[in-house]
Amino acid sequence: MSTTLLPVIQPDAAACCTPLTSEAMDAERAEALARKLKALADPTRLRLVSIVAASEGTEACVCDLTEPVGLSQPTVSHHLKILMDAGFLTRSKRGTWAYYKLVPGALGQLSQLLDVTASR
Amino acid sequence: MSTTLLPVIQPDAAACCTPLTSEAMDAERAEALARKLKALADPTRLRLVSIVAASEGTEACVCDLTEPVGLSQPTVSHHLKILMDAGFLTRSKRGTWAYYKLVPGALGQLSQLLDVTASR
DNA sequence: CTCGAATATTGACAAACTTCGATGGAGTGC
DNA sequence: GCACTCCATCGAAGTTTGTCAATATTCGAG
Repeated sequence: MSTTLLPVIQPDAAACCTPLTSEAMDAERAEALARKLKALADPTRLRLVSIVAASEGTEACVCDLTEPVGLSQPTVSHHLKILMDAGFLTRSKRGTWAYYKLVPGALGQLSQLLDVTASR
Repeated sequence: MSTTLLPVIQPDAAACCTPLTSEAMDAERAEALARKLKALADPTRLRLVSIVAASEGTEACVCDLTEPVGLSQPTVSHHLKILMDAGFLTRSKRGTWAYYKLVPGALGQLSQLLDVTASR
């Protein structure tokens, strides 16, 4: 992994404020965190995650998810893929059915990242 | 405020899985949470919040923010407005300069909401 | 009052996103 | 094999988003 060095900010822009001592979050980390947040930043996907989380074993099949959110099956499938790619859900097929399960620490980790950002 | 009642889901969709006992998160709450997440779900806005958080007094003026993110001034101003509308930042003008300050509990509250969702 | 500097707003455009209908693939049961 | 069910993928339409150049606004200096 190559470390991206951000150029130190020259204090030539007048002395209107206190200069930043260091870059708070580099572009790489911001990009990664934004990807995860973007996956959750949709009402439908939030409800999908929530329903899965509330289901027995934090697991639910697509047939249980299509109706509550009131969208077409391809759309729900699309959202589930986004949540899977972002690392919030995993899929396991059993027979004809596809079960989506919550990844144990995924939400908690994201929550922690936000707190770390807050406390800096 | 009118409370939106969600129709109870009829269990007529075959018995392929365990039925959901209750709706995990109603559409209204999902919408509100998604709005906040969407405001943060952008690398530029994450860096802006992060820089403000790392600044003295968790406060910074626009002239300090434009250069680090490498975008035009109008674009930065636009992002700051989004973060303000979402409740993460507040603006106070002092002279010609505009200072953006972190709203104390905003990030922590969002972080907690995610954890609540996770533990349900 | 006029000039210059710091921000906000507007208008425009390309890219990305959400959604659907149609289609395809895999598994089950007759 | 054939039909049927569940789900994923494809292609397309409409909307939203991120970005900039140009312009407007507000404030301090002279």
